[in-house]
Amino acid sequence: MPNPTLALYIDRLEGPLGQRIYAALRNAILDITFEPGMILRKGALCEQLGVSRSPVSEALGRLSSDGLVDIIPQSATRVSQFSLVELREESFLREAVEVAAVVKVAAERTEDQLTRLTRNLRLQELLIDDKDFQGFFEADVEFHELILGFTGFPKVVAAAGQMSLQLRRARMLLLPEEGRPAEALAEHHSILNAIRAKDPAAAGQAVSMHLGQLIERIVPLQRQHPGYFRPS
Amino acid sequence: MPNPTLALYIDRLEGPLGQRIYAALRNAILDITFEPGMILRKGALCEQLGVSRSPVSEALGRLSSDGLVDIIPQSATRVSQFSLVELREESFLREAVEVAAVVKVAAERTEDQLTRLTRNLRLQELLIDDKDFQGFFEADVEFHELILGFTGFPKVVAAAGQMSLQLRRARMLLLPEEGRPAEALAEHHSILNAIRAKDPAAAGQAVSMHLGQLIERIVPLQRQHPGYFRPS
DNA sequence: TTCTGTCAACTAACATGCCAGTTGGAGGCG
DNA sequence: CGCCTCCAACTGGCATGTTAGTTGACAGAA
Repeated sequence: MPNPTLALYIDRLEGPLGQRIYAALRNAILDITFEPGMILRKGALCEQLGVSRSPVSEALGRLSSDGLVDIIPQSATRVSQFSLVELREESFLREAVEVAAVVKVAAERTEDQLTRLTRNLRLQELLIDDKDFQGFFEADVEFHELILGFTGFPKVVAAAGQMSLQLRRARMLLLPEEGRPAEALAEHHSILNAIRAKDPAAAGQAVSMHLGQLIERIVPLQRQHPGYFRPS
Repeated sequence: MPNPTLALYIDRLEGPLGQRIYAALRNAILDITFEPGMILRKGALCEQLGVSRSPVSEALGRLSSDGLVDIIPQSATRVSQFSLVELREESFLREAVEVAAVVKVAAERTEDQLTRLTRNLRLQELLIDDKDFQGFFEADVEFHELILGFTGFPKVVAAAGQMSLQLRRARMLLLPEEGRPAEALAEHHSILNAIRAKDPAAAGQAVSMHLGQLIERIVPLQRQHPGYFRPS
């Protein structure tokens, strides 16, 4: 079932066609528009997008090295399935980087950084009160990205995202649980408090706790969506 | 100046042509056979390798997303230059992951893992005695990869390598300093001792110290090889 | 009914032709 | 003498034709 949205999407972007197609397919995979295990036919994609096979091949090649698609030589290419060990791996990497980041930030934080984090948390509170869970999700992501960016290493936020692509995709499957946003907010507060207190150890601990619960909530997904997971 | 070794190299590998070319170019860039800033001409590469432009384009695209080449659209593609902030960033990421790994490993280590690490360190001692610095270099890399692998997450070692490509490349420029291998060996010993003692905190500290050395030795390279660094 | 061998249709991989954007230098103008 | 303009050659991006490998279904034998 072709997705006409794709063709519109690549027209809105600019830059080389290959990169636009890469971005479009990547987004489609990450938000489960393209389901794990789904077979991607080059010819069909070209027809839907109205382009030739060259830029599509380039895009698929990059997605392959991202681990988002599996290319079976001379045969087919399909959207990669989840693997629990891989998800645990990404969780480990993500936690390693984010803990290191918050430790550094907690030690060196400026007043301005504190202000921006506080402002973000205020926003989170408002969004929860309004039950705008989509908005909360985005503010949540931004909170983490702010901390990563405050390390002074601009590419760290990109690297952290790149190393947890599967995690981000699996997160889309999580149903909004009653009370979970409030819990997350409380965890964010304890992170911010440790940063405010310039207590690196406590900040690292708080981030570790916060991230650790994500993988716990992801594990049961294997039962709910067995087709999305690699038979192992 | 074409490198005839390349053509031979890709013949020895197997798999899709694009991947072989990617691997060949990647190696050439990482060991400075292709110098930072050097312009890569697609046509010339195709002629040297005896292939068409398709697989070369694919390879260059992947190298671009690795950050090893910069593609200037419609103009040229060149081997990326070093950037000190980027190198510091990679050092930060590398340290974050490797510290997290050794903390986990120190807590959970088995006797077998201890044996393999000890054996590796013995080898390092022998190689230093024989003044085989190339061999020591490889044993050094293996020591770190062993620890990363002992996390139980097979892809962590690959991820750690992927996130510190520039660091690995810059390392090639370091001249062998008198007494540095012996220092490194001593640092490896303190890491191993902490792992043996099941002391995660000490192990993390030791790894952090050890990795901190590398970036300190890389910083002065900007003076020795100004052409290899991005003008900033 | 089940297993196996064969073959046709489909796929990704590769080669090649074409086009548009960039660049650097030559030549003219101030 | 210096600066600006313009043009030609070269580059990477895209389209398309061709090839080789895989797969799955169908037919025939056990």
